[in-house]
Formats: sequence, structure tokens, C-alpha cells
Amino acid sequence: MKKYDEKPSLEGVGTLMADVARLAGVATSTVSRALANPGRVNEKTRARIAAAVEQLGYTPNAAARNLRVGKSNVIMIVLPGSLHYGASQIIPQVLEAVNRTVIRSGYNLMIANLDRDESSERHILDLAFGGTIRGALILSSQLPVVANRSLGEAGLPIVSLLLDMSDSSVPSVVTNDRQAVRDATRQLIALGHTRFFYIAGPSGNYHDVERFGGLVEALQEAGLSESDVIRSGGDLSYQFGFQTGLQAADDFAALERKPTAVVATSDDMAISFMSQIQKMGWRVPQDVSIISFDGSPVCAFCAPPLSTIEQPMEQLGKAATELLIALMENSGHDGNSRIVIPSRLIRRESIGDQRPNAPMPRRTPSS
Amino acid sequence: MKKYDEKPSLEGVGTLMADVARLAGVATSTVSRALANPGRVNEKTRARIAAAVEQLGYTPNAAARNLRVGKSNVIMIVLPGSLHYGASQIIPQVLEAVNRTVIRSGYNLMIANLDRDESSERHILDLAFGGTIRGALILSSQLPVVANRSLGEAGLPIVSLLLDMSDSSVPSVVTNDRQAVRDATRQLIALGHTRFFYIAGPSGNYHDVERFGGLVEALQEAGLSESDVIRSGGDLSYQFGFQTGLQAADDFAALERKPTAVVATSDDMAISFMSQIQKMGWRVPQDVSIISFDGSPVCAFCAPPLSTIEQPMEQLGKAATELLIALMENSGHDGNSRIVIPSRLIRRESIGDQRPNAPMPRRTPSS
DNA sequence: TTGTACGCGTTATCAA
DNA sequence: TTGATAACGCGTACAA
Repeated sequence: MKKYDEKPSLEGVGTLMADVARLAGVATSTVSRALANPGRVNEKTRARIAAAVEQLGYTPNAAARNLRVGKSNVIMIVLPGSLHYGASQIIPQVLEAVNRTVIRSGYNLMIANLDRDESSERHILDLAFGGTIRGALILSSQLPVVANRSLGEAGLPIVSLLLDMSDSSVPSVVTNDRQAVRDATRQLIALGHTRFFYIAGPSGNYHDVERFGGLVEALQEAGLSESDVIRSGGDLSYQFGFQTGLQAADDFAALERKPTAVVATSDDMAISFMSQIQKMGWRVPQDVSIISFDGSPVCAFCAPPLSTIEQPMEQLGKAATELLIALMENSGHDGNSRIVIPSRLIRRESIGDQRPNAPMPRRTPSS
Repeated sequence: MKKYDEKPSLEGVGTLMADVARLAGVATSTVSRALANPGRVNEKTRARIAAAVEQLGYTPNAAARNLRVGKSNVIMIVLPGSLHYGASQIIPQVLEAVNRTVIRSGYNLMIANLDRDESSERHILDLAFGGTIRGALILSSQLPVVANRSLGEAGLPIVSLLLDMSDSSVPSVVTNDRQAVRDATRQLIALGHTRFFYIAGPSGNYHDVERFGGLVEALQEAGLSESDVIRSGGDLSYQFGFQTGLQAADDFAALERKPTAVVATSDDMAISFMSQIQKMGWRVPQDVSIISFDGSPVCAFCAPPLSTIEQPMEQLGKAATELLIALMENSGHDGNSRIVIPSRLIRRESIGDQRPNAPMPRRTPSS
């Protein structure tokens, strides 16, 4: 007989299933059964076991169980590099919704950050290939790949949240950004707006493509064209949306013929943009109308209150998590599903009328 | 010989240490050693093993390792019930800082939410007693306790973040809220303010006690007293800071003698409060000066830009995580340590001068 | 309905 | 420096 370890078990978690079994006067297998499948054990012994569990404060060891059953109960959420990338407001909300759903289903949530460096990719792959996680929720446009391992080939279910990756056969839960922008733009056009200013997030991004696309579609419907919209932003070096908005304000100020309607791709951008152009002398909405994206609560308290296309984070997080869990539990993986959740414009005073007979006067700022 | 399982290993994680050993022509124990302690193995075989690992894309199974070594590499962060409780802005920041530090140290971060119900407490305790986690970071004022188990007795290191629990012998990393409010209040008093309005978060809360305490201390220093400050807020039924701010504006409007200085305990409250009282006809800062807490970036873009006491989330998260890891790794647990990180007032235009000869005129709103 | 016995994949001990 | 081997704590096939 050998003494390997000093400590017979995990720190402070002294109680083993064997202890429970001893106290209840049964075998460990009976305890295991009583816990996992109470129906398949005599009611009386089940009660005795339950009492012993209670008395000892027994909690099954997760590592041992995971090892034995060959699967974990941890879900990983992969967040884009910086938590506040343009969209500082929405990540926490989605995280909360996801976490709630995860817990409610008996799983645990682990966070991973996908920066653009190899070490964070490797870290994620270790989690996946090391069996730590059972499934992954991705909020980033690229699946991590290092050397001969890639998340797609880890053999675990993946669901993309916010970004549509269904054409890469990653089931996705997204909003109908394109349509939402199209509808919002139609409203602006109906109010007489014909010259647009678009403040992009990281350009080429799925969201950027969809949103800009929706804007252009609405323009074309109305006989306008892509040349009637001026793009700003899209610079990856601006990490905070606020900075992008400030830069956009400078871009705006430099234009000869001012657009009258602005579509910003995040509330942060819109807030700093509006603040800055107001400082420069333009009035919102008399001179410039603004709408943005995300539906941050703070928009209601801007001056004027900011119109924003609400991202239904609660529903998105919940739907994505439920889809992932379904994929984890039914091996019947049905491939490239795609769930679209509608977002809607919350219309507030930042939208103004530009028609010739509009109730509110237009003007050109002095400077 | 019996066939227990259909699948010989974890889903999609087919490669075992035994496979690596076979390919490299060594025993598994040598592989294990080469990975954990490269110095204690012949350089040539180490290289052969490394090549085999690379070729097979081998990743060690975490559950098996955790089981064997009796400890996990997961840190849990316990967030207060609702992610946006008054302080919607700071949780994501702290989460990011914590996560970065956790990953960099080779650990993983798991999220837990401490709602006020028993199931979430039980969930947290299962994580702790089940050996899933190795240490915990707490952002909630109470340690979970259910029946005969309590987090404090799980035998794992705990560090409190933001809330001072060092008197309950939980090492804590906090800001010097009391002093920060005292200093800010002194500045307001120096500008002639003598009547204050305080918008509380959850009252009785550690933060509330500290912040209100700091305010009162400054008043007393100046020969004023607690009766010169009117409290609002503190209502637990208001989940969002924004709602608290709106309610506070109504409270403010109902006062006979208006205070001239407002201290809000979160930026959200201050933003909606300011917006609302401006709508009602008061001017900021001519009639009312406002300072708040958190240092949210958005404050810079309010009208007028909002003064706010910045919470150094980066440093807090980093310090707390490093402390926790130190406690996890050195069993030399030194008990009730306490790290205080200074917060500072970012002074902006929301603070005005109320002295008789002040450059800016006061006035009373018409209504 | 319950007990016996084995193995999940890894690390650590000991002997070679 | 390396290899054989015994655990870590649990779940499950099988026998009783």
C-alpha cells in the first residue's frame, strides 16, 4: 500500500460519495443511482441517502463525473476582443441573458475573449479540445484556428450570436439589421431627407455590410443611389464608439454639402457625434436627423432623445443559448439553421422633418 | 472484459496521451512529465514528444487532470443579481479586467449570478463544493449560504471586489469612496453650495454608507450638518439607475427650498436626473450642480458634460484577481488584507459656482 | 432493488 | 532519465 497524496480529496470538499454510502448503510453505486435516477431506488433507502447527503453537506465532484461520463456541463461564450467595440452597451446585456438561460438549464458559463492574438486563440482551443466545454457561443466573426486544430473541428456544437455564419454551416441567431435600416431609412426619406451620412463600425464586418446594405436599398427604392450617402468611420484603430463619433463629426463638418440624415451603427457613436456637432453649431433635429443602433437606455436621456434601433438582446441571448443546448443534447444536429429576431426602431425626437413645408425651419449654422 | 461505453473518449477529442506516447515511442508517464516539467526529461525525447503532440493536435483532458491533482483552474466571479443595478456601466469593465488577468495567469473564468433566490445560491455552492472552482471573486455583499453549506466554509480563497468585507475576514479590494466624496463635497462647498441632494442606490449598502458618510463628513467640517442634505432614491424596486434618477427629479421638484448641489451614486441616475430637471426648467450648472459616480465615458458627452468620480475598474479588477491568485497559490493566506485603490473626480461643466459674486448668475425657474 | 467491479485520462510514486 | 502502476471520485454494466 502506498501513500500518494497528503490530502485525500479536494481542499475543503472532504465529503465523498463513499462517506454518504457508509452513513446510509448502502453501496456507493446505490448513492449514485439515488442521486441521478431517484425512481430506480427504493423510496426508503432513497430517503436515507438523501438524509445522509444533507447531513454531510455532500456535493458530487464535478471533475470525476465529467471524466466518467465524458462530457462537461460548461458552455463557453466567446466575446470579441474588446468588450466595448463600438457596441459597449450590448455585450453586457447579451451576457446576462445568456447566463440566465445557461444556469436555468443546469449548465455553467465560461467566458473567453477572442483577441486577435494567437495566445487567446490557443486558449479557446485548449478549452474545447481539453473537454472543458460542451458547446460554444460565438460573438466573433472568425472561428479560432491554430496550427492543426480549429474550433470547427473540435466536435462540439457551436452557435453564432449576432453574426450570421449560417453560410459557413454555423447555426446563427441574428437580428434583421438590413431590414431594420431599410425601414428606418424609408421613414427618413418620407420626411424629405435625400442626403445621408453613415457612420460605420469596423468596416467589412457582417453588421456593417448588412446595415449599409439596408440603407442603400432604401435609397435605391426611392430613386436615390449609393452616391447619396457619405461614409465615415470604419477605422479599426478607434476602439471606442465615442471616438469614432467624434471623428465622424469632424468629417461631417468638413463636407461641402451637408447631409441631413445620419445613420450611426452604434449608440456610442451617435451620442458623441451628436454632442460634437451641436457644439459646432448644428441643431438636432432641425439641421440634422440622427438614428443609431443598439437601443441603449441612455438614448432616452440625450438632448434631444436619440432614435435608435433596438437590438433585442434578451431574446437573442435566450434563443441562441436554447439552440446551442438543443444541439448539445440532441445529437440530431440539423445543420445550418438560422434564427432571425426582429429589431425595431425606437423613434424619438432626434428625427426631424426636412420637407419644404415642414413645421420646423431649417437653417445653416453661422460658422 | 466488458464494453462499458460506446465512445472511447470525449466527443471529438479523440487524441489521448497514450496516442502521443505510442507515436513518440515512450510511456505515458514520460509524456506527462515532458509536458508538465520539461526540464526533467531528456531533451531529445522531449522534442520527439513535442513533435508527436503537434502532429496529433493533442490537448490534455482537463477533467482527468483536475481529478488527479485535486484542483481545478477555474475562478468564479459572482456578480450581483442584476448586472445593471444602478451601476450598469461598471460591471462590464470590471469583468473585462478580471478576465484578462485570469487568462493571463493561466486560469479560466466562470460567471455566476447571485440573485436573491435559493437556487442561484445553491448553484454557486455546488460549484464551490463540487471542486469545479478554485477560488471566487465576489461582487455581492453576502456570501451564499444554503442549509449546512456556506461559501465561506468551502475551503477556497475568496476575494471581495468593490465591497469591503475585510471585517468579515474576506480580503477585499475597494475604492476610497468615502474620501472621494468628501473631497468632491469640499470642492462644492468651496463654490458656495450649502444645500445638498443625495441620490442613493440600494440603501444600507456598503457603498451607500461610505458615500453618504463622506458627504456628511465634509459638511460637518464646514460647520454644516446632515440636515443640510436631502436623501432620495434608495428604493430597491428601481432596478435601473435611470428610473431612480427620474424619481429623484420628481422628489427634487417637490422640495420647497431647492438644494444647489446633487451627488448621485451612479452615472445612470445622474444622467436621467439631469435630463429630467432640465426639462422641468432648471439649468445645470447655474441652478444645480451635479456630480455622480462611476466615470462612464458617456458622461463626457452629456449637456453639460457631467462630473463624475471615476471608479478605476481596470486596476480594481486586476488587483483583486492577482490577490485571489496569490491566495490560491500560496497557502500562506494572510487573512484580512484590504487593498484600497483611489478614485478621483473628473471635474466637468456640471459643477457651477454659487457664491454671491460668482461669474454666472443664479435664477429660479419660472414654474 | 442493490452490490461488485471496472475504467474514464491523467499525474505521481517508486523502482529500474 | 524512463517505465510500470496505482490512485483521483464517480457512473454503469452486470450479477446477485
